[in-house]
Amino acid sequence: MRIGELAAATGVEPETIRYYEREALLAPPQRQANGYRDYGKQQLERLAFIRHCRALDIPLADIRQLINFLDQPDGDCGDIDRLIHAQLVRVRARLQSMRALEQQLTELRKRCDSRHAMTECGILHELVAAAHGEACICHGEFPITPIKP
Amino acid sequence: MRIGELAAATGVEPETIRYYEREALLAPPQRQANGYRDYGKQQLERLAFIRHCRALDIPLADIRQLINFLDQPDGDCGDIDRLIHAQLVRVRARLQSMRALEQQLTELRKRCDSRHAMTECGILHELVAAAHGEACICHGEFPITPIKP
DNA sequence: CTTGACCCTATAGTGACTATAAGGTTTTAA
DNA sequence: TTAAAACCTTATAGTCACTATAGGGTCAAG
Repeated sequence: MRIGELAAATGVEPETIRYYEREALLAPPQRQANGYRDYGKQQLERLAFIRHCRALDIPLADIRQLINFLDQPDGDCGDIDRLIHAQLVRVRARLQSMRALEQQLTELRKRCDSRHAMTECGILHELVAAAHGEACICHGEFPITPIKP
Repeated sequence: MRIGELAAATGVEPETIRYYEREALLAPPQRQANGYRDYGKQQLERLAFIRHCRALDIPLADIRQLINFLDQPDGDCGDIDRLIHAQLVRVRARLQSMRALEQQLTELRKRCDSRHAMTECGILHELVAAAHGEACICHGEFPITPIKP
């Protein structure tokens, strides 16, 4: 299987496949006589595994870990659980802040329900008010807060 | 006001302030005799405005736009509304996929409620099953799907 | 007079790709 | 048969919004 076929089979761009190889998530494949990469079914499954993990937003470094776990089948399963749990914690934190964000933007948008001149735009007004240190619909009494990672 | 004071006043790191200047979100400030940046109240408010927008996860390019709008007060307010709306659409899309993600990870974690050997770990099992193209708790019948941006 | 806290610029690193340049090979169509 | 297109190769740079580092200059306190 050439890289393009693998790409078509998995929905992963050839560039990305080569990137995974550079990042040591995929082993360097065999080469055809002309130097083209030659993949087998095993490689396809590994790539599918990676993509499945990525669909769960698991970072590449963690996927590398999971692959290591796969290769040593007598290890402790607790490591895997911890890894997935950590991911869940990350996702929940992000979810929290996204929910707040949606609220804030929805509120903000209500401030400008029809066309005004810029100077009378409720949205811009709110944004500027916040910049003056006033309480705002978005962030209450303390408008300027450090952004969480 | 020196850059450190501005940083303390806004909770933005000096590095980040200099970065905003390079990115033309903040005008180059006056300089003291020794070459140190010298900020006034206006600059502080502009920085607060930027941070407030960033707290709403608005990209720097869009903030540049908003600043342009601020500087021409006779423009059309509809542009602002469109910009905020676009941001809301982005946030909602991301929120959707984060919700799904939480579900999937929660389900996945249920597969391994106690300590097993690696080979019997339900989590790893599910992940590998998906890689084989089987239906999975995470993604149903079509486990490998392109990731949305 | 030296230590430490600031400030300056320029450059590189982060994560997970994505795009480009500059070339080689293979397949397809005229 | 030949020429174009569609593929492959490597290496390098760009994306976003910072963050960190290197290598220096300035300034007040002890």
